[in-house]
Amino acid sequence: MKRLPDAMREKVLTAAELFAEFGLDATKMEDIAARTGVPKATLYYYFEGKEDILGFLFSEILHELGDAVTTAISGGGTAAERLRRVITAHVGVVARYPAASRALQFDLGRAARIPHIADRTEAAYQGPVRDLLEAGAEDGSLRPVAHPRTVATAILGAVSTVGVNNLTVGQPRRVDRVVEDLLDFIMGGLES
Amino acid sequence: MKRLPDAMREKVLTAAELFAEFGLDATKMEDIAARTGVPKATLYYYFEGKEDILGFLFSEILHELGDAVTTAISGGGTAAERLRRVITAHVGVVARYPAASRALQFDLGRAARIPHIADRTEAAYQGPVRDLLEAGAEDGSLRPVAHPRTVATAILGAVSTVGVNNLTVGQPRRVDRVVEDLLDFIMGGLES
Amino acid sequence: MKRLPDAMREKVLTAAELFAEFGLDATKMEDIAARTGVPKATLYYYFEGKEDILGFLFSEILHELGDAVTTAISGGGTAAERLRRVITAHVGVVARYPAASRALQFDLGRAARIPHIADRTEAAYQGPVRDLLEAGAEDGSLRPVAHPRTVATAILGAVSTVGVNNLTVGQPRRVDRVVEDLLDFIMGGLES
Amino acid sequence: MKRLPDAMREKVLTAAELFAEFGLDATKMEDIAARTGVPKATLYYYFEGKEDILGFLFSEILHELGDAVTTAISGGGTAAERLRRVITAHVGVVARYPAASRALQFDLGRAARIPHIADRTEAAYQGPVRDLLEAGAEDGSLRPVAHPRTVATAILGAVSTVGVNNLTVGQPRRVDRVVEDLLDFIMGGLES
DNA sequence: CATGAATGAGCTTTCATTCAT
DNA sequence: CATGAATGAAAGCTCATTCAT
Repeated sequence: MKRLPDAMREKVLTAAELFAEFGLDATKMEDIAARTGVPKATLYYYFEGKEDILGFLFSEILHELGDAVTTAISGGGTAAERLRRVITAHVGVVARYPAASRALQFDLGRAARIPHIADRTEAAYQGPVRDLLEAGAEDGSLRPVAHPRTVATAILGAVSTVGVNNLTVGQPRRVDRVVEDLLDFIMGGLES
Repeated sequence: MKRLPDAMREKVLTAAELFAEFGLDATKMEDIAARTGVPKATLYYYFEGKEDILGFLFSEILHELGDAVTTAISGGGTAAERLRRVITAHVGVVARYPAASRALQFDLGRAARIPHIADRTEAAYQGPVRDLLEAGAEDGSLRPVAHPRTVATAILGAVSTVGVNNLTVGQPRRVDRVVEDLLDFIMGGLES
Repeated sequence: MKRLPDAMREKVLTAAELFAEFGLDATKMEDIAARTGVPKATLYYYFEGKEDILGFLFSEILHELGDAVTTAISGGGTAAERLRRVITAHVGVVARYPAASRALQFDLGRAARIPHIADRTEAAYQGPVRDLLEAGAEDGSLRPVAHPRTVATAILGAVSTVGVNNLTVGQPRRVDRVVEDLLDFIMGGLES
Repeated sequence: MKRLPDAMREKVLTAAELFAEFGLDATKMEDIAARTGVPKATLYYYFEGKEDILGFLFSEILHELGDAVTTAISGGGTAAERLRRVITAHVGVVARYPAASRALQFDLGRAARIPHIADRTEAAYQGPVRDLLEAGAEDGSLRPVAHPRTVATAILGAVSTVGVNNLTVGQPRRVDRVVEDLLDFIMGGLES
């Protein structure tokens, strides 16, 4: 893949809506060309093919997520405070990149099969959250959990699902309300 | 779709592994015929096409889930107790139908677009859970939440994601352990 | 490749003219479909692709050649007499299958690269002729040659080139005249 | 075609191996650029396209052949002696330009369709040989043949086929041995 | 009822070629 | 002069789907 000129990058990002609405397979190269305004052959000049374009999109959003998570964690405070910021940041990324987020959710299975993407999810999200859970057990700000990895997965599932369903489809809800609901649920649990 | 002979039903269920591994689009009718041992033309005799077969599979698993949820709820006890049973039952369904569950997760976007399937998810899962959350607020067994619908979505996301990741890929963990982790997280929350 | 119905076989044979005139690469599947009256997709149902169709054509003509050579050799007489009959038979095949012969000559390089075809040429022609040269040295009807393999190649080259150039392009000459010229040249040599 | 700088000429000659191995169509401009080290666009600056490059190669080798034939003929001696020298020279050209010779054989059909090339073959080889056959009949050094044109074609076919098969593929044989075999066959014939 | 045979309709991908710099 | 970047124009091939038997 040739180095992507900035103008091209912007245009291609535009394809996220297509993938979000139709999924990879139902999105034809023809459509991508039409939507982005980049001729089919030119897309092939810069990308290996459709899946490579989708991979690029996923890559971009995971990069954003990774940055947001890193920033959220590196700020000070207890593990609990940092976890709250991570969740808030995650929801923020979904809100800022609704199309790409929805595309990721749509082709979840595919995403998991692009090794490059699977690794990046782990590195950008699951790993840091798991570490945070362990840190919280130590600093006493979070209840210790039996399997931090599983709980990290649960958090990812809850936040992604809620984020995509509340912010990217139908009439989107206010981001702060969604964050509030999620923090309340995740931090406080349901039992009275 | 013609009334499906039992032998045929069993054979077709077998295709779940294909969908779980490759997704709908990458699974060719040819492959389904080869895997199930049912000739392509015969599949068309019983189903409308590929998507109809996938729909049948989703339908089956959602039927199971619906039954399990109904049973879990209709037994007595507080809303909290019933919610615990629902979550347990949900994980149980994933464990009993790993391939179909993974297929559902793989083609999440597609599933959401088959109206029939979306409705059934709502009826079989989201609706009942939301009701349970409200019942719990009333009987005092659960903390009241601002948006029961959102929280129901969060629960669905957490349980599905954890279920599929812990029970259907790689070396599966013990079901009871996974249930324990999820109940602890969902009911107790993370904050100490 | 499915077993080819006779009707299909006849139709496909028709494509030889296309290959003879344009060569493999300049002959589009579209053209073959148009010429033979067999839909593109049906051609793909029976053949692997263009090259497979060309291979089938080559295969057919080499089969003919093999039969003709075998018949020519198995009749009685001295090695010299049999060699004359082989050459006559070879020219006869070119005359009876002008298009396929020309196609073979056109895509000589390609033919040599289809292992299946290269083997068959050796078995059907070069081998038998080489044997004949050796037999002739023994029965005294032919002059002994230093390298029968090389001479067999020379004969193949001379007969094919003359055959194709005199019988399949422009105004074809009479077959018996061409045979006469070739026999005179090959058997008698040029030196006075 | 612009006047070709010498450096460029040398580099482009290098492409013969590509054509010899894959043929014109399977050889991409990209490959030629990679092999020769000349950027694609620069090739287009000097040549009309792929076929023009192949034509240049054929042209070069036919030029060599023409020179060799002319030299062989213009030396003194009987027609038979001169014919021997022509054949020897022809084999020599194949030995000196194995890649180009093989490329010519590979794309024989194509070569015949480039008028420029067909004409040159006639002028450089077939014509002179035909003349030689007639001269031999007159000076008594060669047996008179019914159709000198056909015999000239037979000689061309025999020498080219043997040359390419014995000198450019697999383990090449010694040139003098190949020449010897060919002269023995062509001049002496096979009949004892 | 079941199914082997046949095909219409596209879509991805490739490449030769152009042209602004 | 030389060339990196960009693209128009095909074409091979695949597959879901149909239907006669």
